[in-house]
Amino acid sequence: MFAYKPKSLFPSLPKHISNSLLSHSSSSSSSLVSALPPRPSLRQTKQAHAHIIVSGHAAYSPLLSHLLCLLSLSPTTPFHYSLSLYHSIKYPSVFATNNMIRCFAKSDSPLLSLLLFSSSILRSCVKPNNHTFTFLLQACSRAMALTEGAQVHAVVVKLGFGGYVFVSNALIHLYCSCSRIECSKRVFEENVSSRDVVTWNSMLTAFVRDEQIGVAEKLFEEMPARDVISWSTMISGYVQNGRLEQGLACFKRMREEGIRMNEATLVSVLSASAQLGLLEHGRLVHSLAESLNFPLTACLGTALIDMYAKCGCIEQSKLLFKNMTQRDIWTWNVMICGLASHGLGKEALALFDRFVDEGFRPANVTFIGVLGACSRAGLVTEGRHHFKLMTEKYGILPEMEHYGCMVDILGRAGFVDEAVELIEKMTVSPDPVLWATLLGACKIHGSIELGEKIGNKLLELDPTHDGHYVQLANIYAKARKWEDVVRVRRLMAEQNTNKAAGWSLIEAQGKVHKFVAGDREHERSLEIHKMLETIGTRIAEAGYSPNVTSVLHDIGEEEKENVIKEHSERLAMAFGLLVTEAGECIRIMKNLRVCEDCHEVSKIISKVFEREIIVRDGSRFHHFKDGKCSCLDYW
DNA sequence: CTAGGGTTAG
Repeated sequence: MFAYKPKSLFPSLPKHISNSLLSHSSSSSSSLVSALPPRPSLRQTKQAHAHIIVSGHAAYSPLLSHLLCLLSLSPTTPFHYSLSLYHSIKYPSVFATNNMIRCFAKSDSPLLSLLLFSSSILRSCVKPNNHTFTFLLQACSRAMALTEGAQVHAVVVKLGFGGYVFVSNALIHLYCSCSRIECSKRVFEENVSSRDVVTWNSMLTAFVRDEQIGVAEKLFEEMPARDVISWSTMISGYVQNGRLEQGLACFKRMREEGIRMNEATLVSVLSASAQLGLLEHGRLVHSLAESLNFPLTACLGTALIDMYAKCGCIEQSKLLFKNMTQRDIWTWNVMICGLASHGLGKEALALFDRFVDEGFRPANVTFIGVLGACSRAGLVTEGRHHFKLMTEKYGILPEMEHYGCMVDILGRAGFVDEAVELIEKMTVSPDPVLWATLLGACKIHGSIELGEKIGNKLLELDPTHDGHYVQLANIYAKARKWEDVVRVRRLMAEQNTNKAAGWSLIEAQGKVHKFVAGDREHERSLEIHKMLETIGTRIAEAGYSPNVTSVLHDIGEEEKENVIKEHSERLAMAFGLLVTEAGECIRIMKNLRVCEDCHEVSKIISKVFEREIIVRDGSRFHHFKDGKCSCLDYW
């Protein structure tokens, strides 16, 4: 269920991004945020408890039961306190017991509620009611305890509580939490007559979690009524399943239908904007949140930080982080990963230290950020140190991604043997991506023999991945073994590999423009190609000569130059220069990594056109400014 | 006298 899937830093973009995504009808501010019901704090409840004791009412159980009810509302209440209160009730009613069960259900040990149920209700004359089962099933869901949950289900049926809509909804939710979608569906179908919007939403969630988006869509359309949670579920369902533009389209439709959004909606939409790199869209959602007076919670703030970081505005992320009043572990992790993706290694490490100083315990994701920061900034000593810290001090078992970072850190810095050693010590079998990383290092450092070995191994493991062939051929080219270069190329041609199509994307004038290499489809294609000519002339004047080693085709040198001249990011850059004001920053998102030549050209363009150019490629950000790149050519 | 469903990071 939790199989490792190699994941690039940024997901691939769906084929067709609707250009209408960015156009939004401005809604009136009448759809305000729904206010949360006031809830007493633990401190206030304790004060009330003290009053009850002091005023001599401590033996009056209804009062204590109500107090317990208040405690059960807050998920942060330690259950020891609630339990002592519960024990002070001489003859607990089902009401009191239900509330104690709920306290357990919300605690870190939800299954204790089952113990209470069997010891207190089953063994006494107190009869359970529908509330009892709702809380018990909630506890089983939270614990993902299928066996226990099924047993409770049996009791529900036996005692005839299956017809209560709260109970059957809890059952649907339970089976969904335990990944038994078929069981959820069965309960759903058995309760045709007693369904409410929660029933439908729970079923919707089940399909979404099971990645049955088509079925979820159908259910969503069939629902007799949809509330904000139905919409949020659908939107987050799209986003979690990588259907980002559909998620945004659904959000748009939701707004058109006048449904008032809530924080969960915004967070999912921000995630989609972030993954797509749609800064303007993200900004729009941000201003929407502000105009609707959403409080800047840790969750919303984190989503915003992530959006700005992934859209290239790391300064904006830092500012938000600084100004936030509530931060949780997600906030820190997102900020650390954001700094890492921008190559700000030292800052990421400093933030990590602050994070630890403030008493947080780093999680494995934290270390992916930290090690990623080291790898992108070439911090070898720090990388080794933090890897050790992670495993030895925090006892975190390294995942494939951690190894990936380490192999990259060591390999690129020339410690190829140490990287091999690390791989050999791994407890899980290394992923092809890991070998590919090492292969890259071999190419840089001219380790021909090892590279040859790894390359051939990779061709076996992953014969349809064209990148491996390219890398191996590059290694042979570096060793001037031309026959081998030809052989590998021929092999690649025979294997019918999946060549990942490169694309670049730029947002301009309220639209998303996507380019592929050699693109002539754009409505302003003529002007763009004219601009490419201008760029060519001006960078040549600045002393540029093309580097075509990264082009692997059997074509002549002159043709190669033409190919790289029309790499998708060049087209996007030309278009950007065409449509933006002088001095304005140009932001480009692309799926693959930048080639060396395009990287060089971007640097020169930034200088001769006096533009800051920010490129997000498959693994990191490049900030080109005044002839230099923030990656310091280490990428 | 009590209740349920949706949210973010690699």
